[in-house]
Amino acid sequence: MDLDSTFSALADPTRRAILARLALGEATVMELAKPFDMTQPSISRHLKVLEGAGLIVRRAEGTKRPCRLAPDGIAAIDQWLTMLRTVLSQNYDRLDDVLATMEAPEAQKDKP
Amino acid sequence: MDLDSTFSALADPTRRAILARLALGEATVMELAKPFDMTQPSISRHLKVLEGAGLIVRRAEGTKRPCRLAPDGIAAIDQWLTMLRTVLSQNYDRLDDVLATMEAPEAQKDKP
DNA sequence: TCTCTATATAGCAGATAAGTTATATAGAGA
DNA sequence: TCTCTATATAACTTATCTGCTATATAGAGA
Repeated sequence: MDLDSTFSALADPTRRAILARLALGEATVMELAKPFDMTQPSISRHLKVLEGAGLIVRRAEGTKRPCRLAPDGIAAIDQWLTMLRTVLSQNYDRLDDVLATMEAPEAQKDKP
Repeated sequence: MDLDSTFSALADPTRRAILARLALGEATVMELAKPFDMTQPSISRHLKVLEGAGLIVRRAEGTKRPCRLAPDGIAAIDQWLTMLRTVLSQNYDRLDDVLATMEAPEAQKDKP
């Protein structure tokens, strides 16, 4: 539910790749570490970050710690984005007003 | 298009608040700075980050620099999330298999 | 031109992040 | 029990972030 840590966790390409990998199914730490050309402790910490952000969950299976995605984390971001998207689309309704206000001719990129 | 900077930009509560504020319509730097109990230079830098992430655009109007949201930035995140969500939902289809694999009794939270 | 307002930039301090190596823990199996 | 494998933790380095203050720039208006 903490958007700070959630977005922050997603800001790292390695962590996004880990999530993408986990989207294909459960994986252990070693399995996750393999494709990343990075030491195991580094991956372990990335996983800790992802877990802290509520994006993955871990279980214990003997000496292994398989990880999988936690759908709730995705839902949290989704919710915030939906909020922003909603207000944005409401804005589109008054886009004409906005454009009317934009009379300054310079520094305009997308004026048709 | 750079997910690193986009997610990173969203990881800060002040910046998310700025975006929420901008969702209501254009605002100048001073207008944005006002509610945040933060100095103007700090806000300026936050805006620079948001602009760099492609989340806002700015124009010049005299001495003012009104900002507004850049829908494309939102779209980029949306796209990535949709990808993840899609694979996730595909995963749900084989949820039974996954649950069958999860035989270790400890550290299970969500087993019904 | 002088001055005021709006914004940007520079430079600094403290906090946080990401990677590394070395080491600890803990379960499996001989 | 001894050892191997899987993972976690600690300590350290380097880089980046965030806030601040002080200062520069640039347009508006008298």
